[in-house]
Amino acid sequence: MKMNGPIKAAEPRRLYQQIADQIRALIQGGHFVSGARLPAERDLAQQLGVSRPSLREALIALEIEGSVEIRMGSGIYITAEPERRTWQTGSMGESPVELMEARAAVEGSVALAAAARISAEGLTSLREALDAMRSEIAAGRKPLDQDRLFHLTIAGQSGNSVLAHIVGDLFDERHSPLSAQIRTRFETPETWRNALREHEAIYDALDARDPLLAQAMMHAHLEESKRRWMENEPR
Amino acid sequence: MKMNGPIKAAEPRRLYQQIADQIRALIQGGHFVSGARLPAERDLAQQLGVSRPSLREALIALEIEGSVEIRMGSGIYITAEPERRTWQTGSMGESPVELMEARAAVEGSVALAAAARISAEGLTSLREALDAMRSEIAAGRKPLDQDRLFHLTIAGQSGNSVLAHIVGDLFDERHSPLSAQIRTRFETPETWRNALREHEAIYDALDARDPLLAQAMMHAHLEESKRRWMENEPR
DNA sequence: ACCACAAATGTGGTCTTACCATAGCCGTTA
DNA sequence: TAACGGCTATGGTAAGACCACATTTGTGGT
Repeated sequence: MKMNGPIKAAEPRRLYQQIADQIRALIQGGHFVSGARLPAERDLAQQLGVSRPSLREALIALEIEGSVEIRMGSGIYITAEPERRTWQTGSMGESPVELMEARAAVEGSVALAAAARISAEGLTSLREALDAMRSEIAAGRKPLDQDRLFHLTIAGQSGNSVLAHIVGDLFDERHSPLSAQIRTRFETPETWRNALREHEAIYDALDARDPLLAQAMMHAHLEESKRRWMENEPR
Repeated sequence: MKMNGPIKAAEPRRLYQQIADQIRALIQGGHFVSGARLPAERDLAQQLGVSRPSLREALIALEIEGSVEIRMGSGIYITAEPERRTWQTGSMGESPVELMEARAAVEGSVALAAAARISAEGLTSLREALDAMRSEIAAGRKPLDQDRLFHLTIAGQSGNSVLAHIVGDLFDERHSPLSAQIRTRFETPETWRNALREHEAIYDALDARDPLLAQAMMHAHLEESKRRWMENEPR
């Protein structure tokens, strides 16, 4: 295995950072697969043309970020798989059906948690979102923002910001190609009126602070959304 | 300025981690105020009773987490915002407790779905992950990859790739500072053995194709993980 | 007295060398 | 075949040296 030459000392970056960058590039370039063992420190330092303490400093950084695991007496092992960002690329290749089923699962849990702890302000905000949604429908417009606000408000009331972020991610522009398709399917005033009714049912369950009912209503709403989408899906 | 005595070498943690912990404690204890300059490396190493290279490794860690800024020829300075280093995770800068509660909610749903449709190959893969995890524990190693494989295999069996991606994201390196901290807490063989037992219970429920039991077991596992983490959290 | 420049000193950065602790491999023996 | 022990390889830590950069101090000129 032939390594690149010595690291240039003329660059302003700390040497350990440069070494870590180089090792990262080797990992991501497929030079080491997950679970593989790197050469011994002495060998790797020589191959990279640096001293062993400098290499060790770089390995500290890589260990902290989780790319490698260092085992005394054994060696340095690659722990990370490079590609975990497919989530963001919209290249999930999944169908809207899967997205909506995922939303049903996640937002069901969110509604359950929210019903147990929703504040008066939360209920007020939901009420307002519902009223605004009704106005938009009556005016012949698509209440996209109000729909979003309704769902994200519930997520915000779950008491778990990780879940709230997930709901937001599932809903928002990051999945634009997919969510755009979904939104296109809700073109008729009737489907929007149905969705509004389902929102009302969710609101009532939250108002009643009934977690299981809220979960069921949210789940039903998203399952209905899925069904509406499938009925409108072209062949 | 009188420092504590030498770092005990008998503890299993890496020396750099111990030194970093000690310096962190000094910072958090108000020994150094924001913007203050630490003693020179040579002096600080002597005061802490360690070698300078070991101290430098610790300073790398502290620099990466943002606690200190190292200026060549000048010194090491406490950064202006001490509380940046707590649980900064970028888009999900929430506490580990929230992350684990979110995982309980999501992975509970995932286990429920997986139990209804898991294939023979899926069960075989889970069996293998469990066996590999047991081997790692018996060998005194941290079965990080096997733990991950177990969870992601279940997610893959849910029949919903959106959910699978969510689980992967919640687990993986994108949340590296957070998940690295969480992983650090699972250092003892006993906690790993407990986790393995909980995995077995999940596997049994999946094998029995009992969705509600699988959900409950997964939920319990992640709640236990949370509890273990909270018990290990430093004060 | 003030300013500019040079020298001295202090600091972190990197390297070399040495020794210690742990892990793994291989050969031998029961 | 399995267990044990010895040897080798590996990472962990330390000491010392030298280099590059930054800061402080001293000196000379105006």
